[in-house]
Amino acid sequence: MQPKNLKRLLRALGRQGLDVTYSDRTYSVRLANSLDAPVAEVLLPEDFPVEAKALKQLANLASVRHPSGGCVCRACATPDFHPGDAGVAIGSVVETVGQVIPSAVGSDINCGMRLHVADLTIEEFLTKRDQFVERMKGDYFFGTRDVTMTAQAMRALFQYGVPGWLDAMLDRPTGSVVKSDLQQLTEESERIFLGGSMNGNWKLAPEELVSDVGLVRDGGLATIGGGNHFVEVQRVDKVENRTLAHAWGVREGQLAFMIHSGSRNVGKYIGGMWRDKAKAAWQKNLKYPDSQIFPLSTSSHPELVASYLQAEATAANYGFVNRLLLAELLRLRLREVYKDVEAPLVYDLPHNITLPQIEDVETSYTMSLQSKIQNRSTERSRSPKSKIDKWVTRKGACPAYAGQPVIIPGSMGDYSYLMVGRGNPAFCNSASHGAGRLRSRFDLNRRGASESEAELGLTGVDCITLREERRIEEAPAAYKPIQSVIDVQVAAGMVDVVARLSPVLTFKA
DNA sequence: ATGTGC
Repeated sequence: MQPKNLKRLLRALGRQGLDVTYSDRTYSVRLANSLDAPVAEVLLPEDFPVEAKALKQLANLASVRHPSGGCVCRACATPDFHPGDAGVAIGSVVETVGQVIPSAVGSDINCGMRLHVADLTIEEFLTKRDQFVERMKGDYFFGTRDVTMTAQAMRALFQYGVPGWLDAMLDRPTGSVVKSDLQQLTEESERIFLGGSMNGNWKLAPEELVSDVGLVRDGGLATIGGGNHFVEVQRVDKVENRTLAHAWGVREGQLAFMIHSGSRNVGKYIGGMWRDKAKAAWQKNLKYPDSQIFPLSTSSHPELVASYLQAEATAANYGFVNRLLLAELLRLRLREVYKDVEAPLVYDLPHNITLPQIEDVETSYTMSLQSKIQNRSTERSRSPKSKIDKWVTRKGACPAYAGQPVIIPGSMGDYSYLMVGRGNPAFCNSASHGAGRLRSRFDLNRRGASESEAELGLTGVDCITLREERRIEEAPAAYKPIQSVIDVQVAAGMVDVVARLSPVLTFKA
């Protein structure tokens, strides 16, 4: 099925020097009259046409070229692709050489997913559901959470992410974390992508990167955030790959907790600041690109690129700890209400982040990817000649390297999936970060209120929120059915299913 | 994405 406006769109892209062909659910974008490989591939689920605006945004992104050198070597879009409001579509992945593009990550730096399982049946859970929900509402909505910490811990959090923050906490535990098993948290950091740390060769202090937003006035730590962010209680509904599920500690019938959140105001601050800085760094005598997407060049402005990557890392580190604390609060309340229930981490991974490009994809899901990147960073700092200057930037797309766990949520009325990456380089070793929006929030707000619960897909959905409009905006009818998005990615060799999870109740801020 | 805004 092709979109109605495809011809018009192709003409518009043709005027920009781009050819688009459509075959087997994939749109291939090429430079006109060129025999080069496509600059962008877009994979779409069956029966869902591409949005012209999103395709235009991807073509723009794939064409970003810093005049001082720098290019895009590959771009693609995952099947939850939809237009973004900063000129970059959600579901875009871009591989660059000689340049990094701050707005290709955007403001929601290290937005990502986290999954825990717990040895508790749904029946046991439901017996004390109300008591549990009241405690979580306190923590997530009414500010009863206690995440106070020393200035030293806060600094370590920004600079070194989970491991550095844990060291500071082991030194002097504060707040809710006092009741946590810090040793368990340390061991679990191996199940976080990159070990929960984007530490590089720090040249700037956190104060210079996050200003007083994070260091002094931050009140966002351990909060869910708005939009599509959530914390959901689920049930492991069906295991498809017994070997991997067993290795990852996942069994049918277990209760599960899925978290979707990011770096809150810290990412917003840093993302916005660097979108502006990249624009300000554009050569004064040159016209702005029509796309308004501004890259930073590693050859002409290496110090600016380094500062940006450090700033992004600072927000990313905050995002890792934010998800950890959201989970830790849940784990604490679970122990209080249900006694001695363990809820181990399955995996935590970002879907909005810039990473050095990894050539081979033999990465297991544990620390090997982290050590590869760190080894590269060490090489880089030791020998300027072997400088890595190839980057992959994902905005609303998961890394899906071979053997690595991937978490793909559906709407609050649909299944979510624990997957394993297969490392498909044609799709930049990536996978979708969700089902993808089908109807805008505006549309849902305007018309949704007049639609029935059944029409909105809300029948049987247990959504815990203080805002009725959020329940409508995020209703299952706002999203594509997850199955089609999963199927097309399995068929394309990007991921395989490990387990299917069904929703029990969803917290939405 | 953002204690939002058509």
